[in-house]
Amino acid sequence: MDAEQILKRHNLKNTGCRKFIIGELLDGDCALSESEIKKALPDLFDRVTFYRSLKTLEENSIIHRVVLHDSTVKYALNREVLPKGEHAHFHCMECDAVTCMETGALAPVAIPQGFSVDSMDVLLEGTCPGCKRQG
Amino acid sequence: MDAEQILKRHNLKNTGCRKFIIGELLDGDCALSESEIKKALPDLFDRVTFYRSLKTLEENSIIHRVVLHDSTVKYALNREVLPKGEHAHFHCMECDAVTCMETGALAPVAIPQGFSVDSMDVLLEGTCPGCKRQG
DNA sequence: CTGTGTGCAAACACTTTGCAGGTGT
DNA sequence: ACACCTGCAAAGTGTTTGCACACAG
Repeated sequence: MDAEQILKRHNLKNTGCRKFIIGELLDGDCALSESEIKKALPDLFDRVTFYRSLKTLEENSIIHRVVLHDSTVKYALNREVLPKGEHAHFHCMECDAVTCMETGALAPVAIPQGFSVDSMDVLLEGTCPGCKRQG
Repeated sequence: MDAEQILKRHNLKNTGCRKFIIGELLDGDCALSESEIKKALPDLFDRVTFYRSLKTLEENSIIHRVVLHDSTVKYALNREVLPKGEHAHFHCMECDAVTCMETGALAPVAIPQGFSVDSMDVLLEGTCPGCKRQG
């Protein structure tokens, strides 16, 4: 599945900026920030276009936002449709990479009575395998 | 335990802005944003002083940041010292209130091999008891 | 008295909005 | 051809920095 196919499947126009964003996310196979996505081609598209494209892709459930503890935002492809609350993010504090984890085994939190929970997000922080090996 | 005692215990000067922030958080018993804290007395302290005070309180582990999905930041008192990863936040989508939950029963996520996890944050979204009652 | 907290001005980063012109279908 | 995407300019919001003065200890 490449960028053009993904866009076509969602009835979105196949424009340069969108293709580029999806392409970078497909390559990187982890969540990237706006500046990380642009790193490859810093001046190809302006920031405004980027933001609007990211918004469109998010609204069409092609990507999703990941907000880290320092408030920075990264974007990741929705590889497949996951049920709500079955999705965790791992943030490596060494290399800053963010990876999506399918956590089917994620046990439910003990919710105090009276609260009804619609979604649950889990953010893990630590060291990823690559960084552990190096040091 | 009131604001002055808390500050004294951390060897911090007992200044107006700090006392005010801690006081509001003690009253509110849930996480508040900078603007929510200031709501009571909008013009008493300027924003810069607020940010610096919040930073100081955070550095001294008197409060902690909660980052929501829309990237807004709220602050909550550290009621007691909790072990890492045993702390969840509940964000009510009706009234926007954020409450801290002690979740001793929080089961560990199934972590893929090779990742070492230092901390785990859980953000729940849904409806709080108060809003559920109102319909 | 001394160090640090405060207020103001200004800078900075991130994101959104409006509009004119260009592009995909 | 038409809708919609893009680029630019500008504004809005949240946060940080520098500096002079005020205040807590």
